Amino acid sequence: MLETERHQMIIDALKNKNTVKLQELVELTNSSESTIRRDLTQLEEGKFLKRVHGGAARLQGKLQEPSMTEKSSKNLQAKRVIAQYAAGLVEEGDCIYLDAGSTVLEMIPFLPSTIVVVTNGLMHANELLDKKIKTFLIGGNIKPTTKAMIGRGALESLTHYRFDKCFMGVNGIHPQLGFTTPDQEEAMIKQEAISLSREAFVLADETKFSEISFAKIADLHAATILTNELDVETKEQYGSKTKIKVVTS
Amino acid sequence: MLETERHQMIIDALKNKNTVKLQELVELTNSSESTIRRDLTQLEEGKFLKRVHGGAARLQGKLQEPSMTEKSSKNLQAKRVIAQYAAGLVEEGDCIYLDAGSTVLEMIPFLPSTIVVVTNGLMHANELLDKKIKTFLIGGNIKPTTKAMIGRGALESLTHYRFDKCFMGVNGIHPQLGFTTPDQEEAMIKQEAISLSREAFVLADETKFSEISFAKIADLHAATILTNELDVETKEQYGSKTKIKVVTS
DNA sequence: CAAAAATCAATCAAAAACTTTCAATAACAT
DNA sequence: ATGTTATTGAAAGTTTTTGATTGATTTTTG
Repeated sequence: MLETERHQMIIDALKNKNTVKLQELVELTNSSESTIRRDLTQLEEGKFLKRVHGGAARLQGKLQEPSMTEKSSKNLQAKRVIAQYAAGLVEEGDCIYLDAGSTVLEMIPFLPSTIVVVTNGLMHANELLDKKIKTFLIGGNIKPTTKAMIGRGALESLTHYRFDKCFMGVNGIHPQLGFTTPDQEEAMIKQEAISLSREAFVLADETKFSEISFAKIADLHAATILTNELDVETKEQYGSKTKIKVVTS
Repeated sequence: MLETERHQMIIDALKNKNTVKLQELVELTNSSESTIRRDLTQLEEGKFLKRVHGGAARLQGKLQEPSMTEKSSKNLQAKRVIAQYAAGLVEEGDCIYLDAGSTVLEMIPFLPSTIVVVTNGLMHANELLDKKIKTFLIGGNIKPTTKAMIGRGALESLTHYRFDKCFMGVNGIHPQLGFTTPDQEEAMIKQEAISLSREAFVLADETKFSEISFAKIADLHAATILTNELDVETKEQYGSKTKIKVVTS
């Protein structure tokens, strides 16, 4: 989504200030008003800022970390659709686990606020607090790239909880090899979360199907897969035992 | 909601004062009375301030505990001085505990990067990661006002670690009653952190002396106090056993 | 308590900012 | 090269914001 050098300049201009005037951006980037307006419209769609009369304002929940933003720009629309559906599965009073990951992050705006959430994502915790949701963060070592809690401490913290439902992303879904992810430690956490939940949901856009990553999380029957599109031949590879819900917008 | 530069200026004007006159804002922002009135109406709807006859007043929703942002605006200079000195006490290779709190937060820019840090502050963890410092966050319930981890989980997470040094803020320092803070749960965490550390340091500007808050953390001899200024008669109330280091900038 | 002063809400025309549209230029693939 | 697409800047008309004016309301003063 941060396609041009201008986009980056605009984001940077908001790093230190809460608001920036359109005219300032025109001078800063040496482009016309029209161009800046178009940029602002795009950046607003990508949730990088909010347009206001006279310029742009920084979003309150600042999810503008470089590692995460790259991910969240891809298939963003699909992720939103899946995330919104997943959030709809959560009922008031539920106690749920949210795994760190960009798709799950998109669920948060749509969650009801009378729930209890346990998460291992630092950014997720921040977003949840902004929504005034009662939030627990499991302890442990912080993985810098994704700001997820991992390690022995995280695993042990988890065991103190039980969940009605858990939601997570994965990197690979394969008929025989099940759910996989690149990080061994994250895999262990996801595995534990599933086993502590009455119901488990995997949020996955169509690019994850038939992929295989390094560390196995669980077999396919352990969770219900929520996806946006799935062509027929891919779907046939998965037996009828596998629970797949195709979400249409 | 903070959409324009003016809105920001109005909020800032209330940062240091309790009330601000409409006429002051007119001069400060070079806009008309009408405009300021409209701004105040909007900002009141957004719960940023309260309109009063003649201007606007800061709203004091929270009884005892000022929010992190409010806190960090007061005595900022003194805090920086203390924080920078405290950070200088940390040696490369150390394993330290940083308690949630605005003064401790100011230490982070000055810390060496070859250390290991355990903290219960969500914001602190984020800052530490930006400095590429190896960071552990203890688990538990998140207190929305300060974004600090508290509760049973936090206390238990802590016990898995041992520290060379720990650093924390307090709300009250009293010759007989020791260190105190308004939140019982936070007090327990601070207490535990001290007992797990070879050396403990309390960062406190002069306003904390002879104050008493609700929950006791520890006796004065449990930690070394780092402060900026201390008049002689106050100092005499504390016995020679109490370790106080007065930091000069 | 009543008059005076100050502050406020409502209204309206001017100014500023916005959206839409379109032609010109730049980047791209054929 | 040639046609196609995407990006840009300018000009049109529309909407929002602004500041001055009005009279109503509140606070202060005598």
